[in-house]
Amino acid sequence: MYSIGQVSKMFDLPIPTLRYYDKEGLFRDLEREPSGIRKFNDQSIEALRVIECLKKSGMQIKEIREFMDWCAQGDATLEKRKQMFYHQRQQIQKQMEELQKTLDMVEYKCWYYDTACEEGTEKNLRHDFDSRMPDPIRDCYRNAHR
Amino acid sequence: MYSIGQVSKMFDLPIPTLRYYDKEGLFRDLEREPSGIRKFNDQSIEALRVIECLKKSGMQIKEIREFMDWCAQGDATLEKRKQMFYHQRQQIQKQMEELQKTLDMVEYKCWYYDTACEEGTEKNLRHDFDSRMPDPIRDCYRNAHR
DNA sequence: TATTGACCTAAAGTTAGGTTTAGGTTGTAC
DNA sequence: GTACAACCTAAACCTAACTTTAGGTCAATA
Repeated sequence: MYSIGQVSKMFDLPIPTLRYYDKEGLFRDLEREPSGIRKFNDQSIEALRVIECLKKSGMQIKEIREFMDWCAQGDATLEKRKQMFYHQRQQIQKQMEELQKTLDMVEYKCWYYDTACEEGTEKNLRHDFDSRMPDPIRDCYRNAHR
Repeated sequence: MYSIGQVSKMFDLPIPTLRYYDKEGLFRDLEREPSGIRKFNDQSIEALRVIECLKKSGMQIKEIREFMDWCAQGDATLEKRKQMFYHQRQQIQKQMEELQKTLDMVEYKCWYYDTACEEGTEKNLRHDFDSRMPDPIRDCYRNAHR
């Protein structure tokens, strides 16, 4: 059993954020002491791990609540939950591809400014193409523009 | 020269968004017709490409404006701009590592629900460890928890 | 000449995900 | 018995990045 302060330190999340998650219905099983103080158990901790994971994968709070509702409904929703994680996996893979394209573009800009700094001016450089551009950078640049 | 409507279609961005970017000072060189209508040239188009790239890499509008200011100041700011792209490259690499950890966690959950769906119940599974868990998945799970 | 479509502005509204504030309770330490 | 830390609530506030609204200009077309 953990207090909200302990959980806050464990996950490096502000206490009001944990209370906000609770208010949004993200902890289905959270118990309280008679005085009203929250008691986080191992299930709540696992829930929080999943919450952080789903948030990082781009899900909204209300979607995460829906998932938590499914969990509370037991084995009948197993297939739904599986499909959700398959879908999230695909979403993350898409994000990684997008991020790779962005990185390609940034690599190109690093090359551009490397060259410009060496020359002391960008007057002799173009933003779209330069014959001195190394092949991999050129490919990246094309790639980043779809 | 392109009208705001043409640029909107080229980049698949709503017209009000382009006007908003303009108001925020992201197009330093944007010309206008005497009647006040915006004329986007090739420089504005390249600026928009950079804006999209920097946004995707996690930069805020006001930071992008600052970069655009540097561009307008000419060769004196080349080194600054180079450093900025180096920094953005590092940021993106960090994001990709984070995303990989998230993907690892999601892979683990996919395995978890695959197994649970096969058995028809999650009663015999734990959220933290299962002896049937394949090694790579177990490594991923550990990894995703730092 | 009237209508249409593409543009313009300023200002108000929206959304998600928190964060802050103000005021109150509880349980232990001196 | 009082001071303190750690908890509680409801409600107001905040921020970024748009989006919507309301009202207006302008040039070409029917």
